[in-house]
Amino acid sequence: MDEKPCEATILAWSRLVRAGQAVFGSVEDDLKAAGLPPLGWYDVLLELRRAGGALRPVEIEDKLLIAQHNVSRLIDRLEKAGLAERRACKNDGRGQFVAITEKGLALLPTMWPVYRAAIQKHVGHQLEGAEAATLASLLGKLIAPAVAR
Amino acid sequence: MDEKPCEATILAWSRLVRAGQAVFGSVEDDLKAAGLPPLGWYDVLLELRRAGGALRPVEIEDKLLIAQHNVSRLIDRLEKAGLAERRACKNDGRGQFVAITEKGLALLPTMWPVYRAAIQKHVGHQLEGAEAATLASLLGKLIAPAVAR
DNA sequence: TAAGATTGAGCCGTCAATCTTT
DNA sequence: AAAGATTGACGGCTCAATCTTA
Repeated sequence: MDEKPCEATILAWSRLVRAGQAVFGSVEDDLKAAGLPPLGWYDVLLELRRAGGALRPVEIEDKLLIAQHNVSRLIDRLEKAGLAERRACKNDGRGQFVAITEKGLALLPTMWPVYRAAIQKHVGHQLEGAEAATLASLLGKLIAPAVAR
Repeated sequence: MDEKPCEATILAWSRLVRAGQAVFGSVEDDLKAAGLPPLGWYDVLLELRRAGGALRPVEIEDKLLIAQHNVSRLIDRLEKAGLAERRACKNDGRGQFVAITEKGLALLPTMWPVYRAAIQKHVGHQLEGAEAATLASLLGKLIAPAVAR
């Protein structure tokens, strides 16, 4: 097991960080230009809708791999924007439920076309044929260890 | 030219963001665990050394694609840590020079072994054979448009 | 004691405004 | 007016501490 990375590994590292930040930033820019909230909001609202409308903060934490205190503040912002709201948890007095509001449900189909077009513009259009699938497969190998750990 | 991304593109997008953040975070964690400064500091100090010891802030901006005001604050931190220092620019009264200090020069060889091992651990070890080169090549296609724009 | 969640302090990046020099 | 650079205000993340309930 080598301790030192080869040239190709260093190049892959460098481009991974650069491409990740560049593409993410470009997609967020497109959302912002359309007057829409950032990706983090979309992710949470989507999980809430998928779950039937509500989740415990700790479940959001697990699904999206966000730290507890960051989930807490993200919910603050969603609540302030009227997109979600906190409700007491009957089973567990310590916990809460976060529920998506009508306004939050209405936001998702507004964001998706812009989000989708941005992904196609900044990722899809740059790759040909099976390249996207190959890229996804290789990136999957880099994500797995973090999950398994 | 499709407006909608295919499934493989969406998966590539999702994993690109996740892998980029996960790998970057893991490498930064390893540096922090060794009591070393973040990657951004290394990048600037390395460019300064490569340039023979000093650069204009605007050159750092161009080489590392960092916004002007962020370069300004990054230099503040490096200066406060005694790793770099500001000097007046003789040719252009508006500008300045940022010079790496002895302490800054000494830091680079301290960081590299840890940085290098982290890259190998979080990228190199997860890929086999020519996979790193393939990944680097595909990621290069995603970076190019941002540069060309 | 541990789990769920929040809060205050501090760091870093972004936006807009500002200052100096060209 | 434009370029190089800085600054103040603010948003979001991280650390450590805190609070409540299990």
